[in-house]
Amino acid sequence: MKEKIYVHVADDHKILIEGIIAVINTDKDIEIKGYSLTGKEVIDWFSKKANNADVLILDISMPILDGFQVLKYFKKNKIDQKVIVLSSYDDSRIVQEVLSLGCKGYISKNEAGEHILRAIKSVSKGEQYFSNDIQSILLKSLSGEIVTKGKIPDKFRIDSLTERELDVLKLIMKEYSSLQIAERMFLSVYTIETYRKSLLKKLNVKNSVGLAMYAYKNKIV
Amino acid sequence: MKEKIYVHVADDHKILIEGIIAVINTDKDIEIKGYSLTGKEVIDWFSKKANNADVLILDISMPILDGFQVLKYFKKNKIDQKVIVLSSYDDSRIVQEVLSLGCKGYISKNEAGEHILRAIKSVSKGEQYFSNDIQSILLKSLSGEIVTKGKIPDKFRIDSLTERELDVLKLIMKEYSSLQIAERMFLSVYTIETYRKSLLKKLNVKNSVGLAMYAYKNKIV
DNA sequence: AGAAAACTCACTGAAAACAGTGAGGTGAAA
DNA sequence: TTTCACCTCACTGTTTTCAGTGAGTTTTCT
Repeated sequence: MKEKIYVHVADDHKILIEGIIAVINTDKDIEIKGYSLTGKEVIDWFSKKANNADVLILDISMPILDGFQVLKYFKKNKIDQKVIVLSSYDDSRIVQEVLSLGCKGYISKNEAGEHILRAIKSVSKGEQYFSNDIQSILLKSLSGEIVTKGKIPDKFRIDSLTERELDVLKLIMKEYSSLQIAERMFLSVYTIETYRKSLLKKLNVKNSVGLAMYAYKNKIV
Repeated sequence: MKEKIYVHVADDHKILIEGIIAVINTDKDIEIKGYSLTGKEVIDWFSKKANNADVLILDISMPILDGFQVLKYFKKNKIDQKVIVLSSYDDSRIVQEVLSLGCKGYISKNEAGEHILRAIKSVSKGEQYFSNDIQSILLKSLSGEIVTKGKIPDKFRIDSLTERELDVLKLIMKEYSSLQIAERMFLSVYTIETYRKSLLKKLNVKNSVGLAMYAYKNKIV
């Protein structure tokens, strides 16, 4: 027989917490162990080794200590906590950031509550879970990296952009200027400008707004 | 015997909507009539005179049209709709703004769900309702300066984009230069540049790539 | 009627983007 | 081994964007 899965919820909006609790209560296998309104509370809660939850549902934007800092704390103190991040930001940069910090699932607040249940069950079994929106964002950006490594590219290959062009495009999306990109990539500004021109040409757009639209549509970001 | 109170909920986070529905379902006197994910949907919904809700629960920050604009629409078109604003920002300026736009209740998302039930009942009877936090903020602000509880994120714009700014933004998205936009709108290039600057400032982005990202995320395109 | 917000235009100067051209070096594939 | 795509850098010149400041007009709200 299955054991119950115990969950802790952290979000600065009580109403949202109540909503999640309501959703979770519809499932007999999952039970709420507690909740926190700030990142600090979360850390306090998980520092006491006693009766911790299996899964932590964590909002990114919280007062006092935000979700990032909570994850960093876990990592630093080698606390192996299964975490599902709940965020209103469907930004692949954020997804990748929390992933690198050891988070095992990511759900957008825009999605329905049932995703939470599925996510909790997957993550508690040691699997990962990402809602559909997030998955497609991740896949596309991953395929970019596969291309980067020179493996099995063709069908995943985004048009005919080269590795370096993609690198530059990603930094352009971060609102960096050519100079800033050059510094970051340890290249000459001339080189960056060359890539810019080549991007404009290959993607057949007029300016960086066009680049941004393309990148966004193709979830390169 | 009491009649049922019908409620419409508008928020861009589905999970939060589900939470509110769950809370409301615990009360036999109140019933959900529908929900919206953007301000535009709200206006569409309330423009059809058929079966409207008694009370609208309205989130301030929504894509496409935010809560302010919805309230302005009601005011302009003399739609006498009872509205409870649901906001994460406990800023007296915002409270006063929505009050002046005819909103009858204000609840912070930081507060528990029971406040919603009380608010709905009060407002449906024609009374006003403000949660404790908000009341104290209002009182203090009457006796002095601006009160901000917690951080007021600069990402949140009291000054939503004006019509002209939106027009310009849309043309920027078509990869037009300022000169081309000026010709198209029969305005001076200087004017367009002014709007560009104001867009950058209001949206807190560095360059037109940032504008493009914003426009795309908010489906302005 | 008066205040506030929105709309419009102007000028300057600096920074950045865009356009065109050329060219040396590398590594992989034909 | 030669070709070819990719990566890198350079220079010139033009166009566009961004930043700061100011100011007149119209519309809207109080």
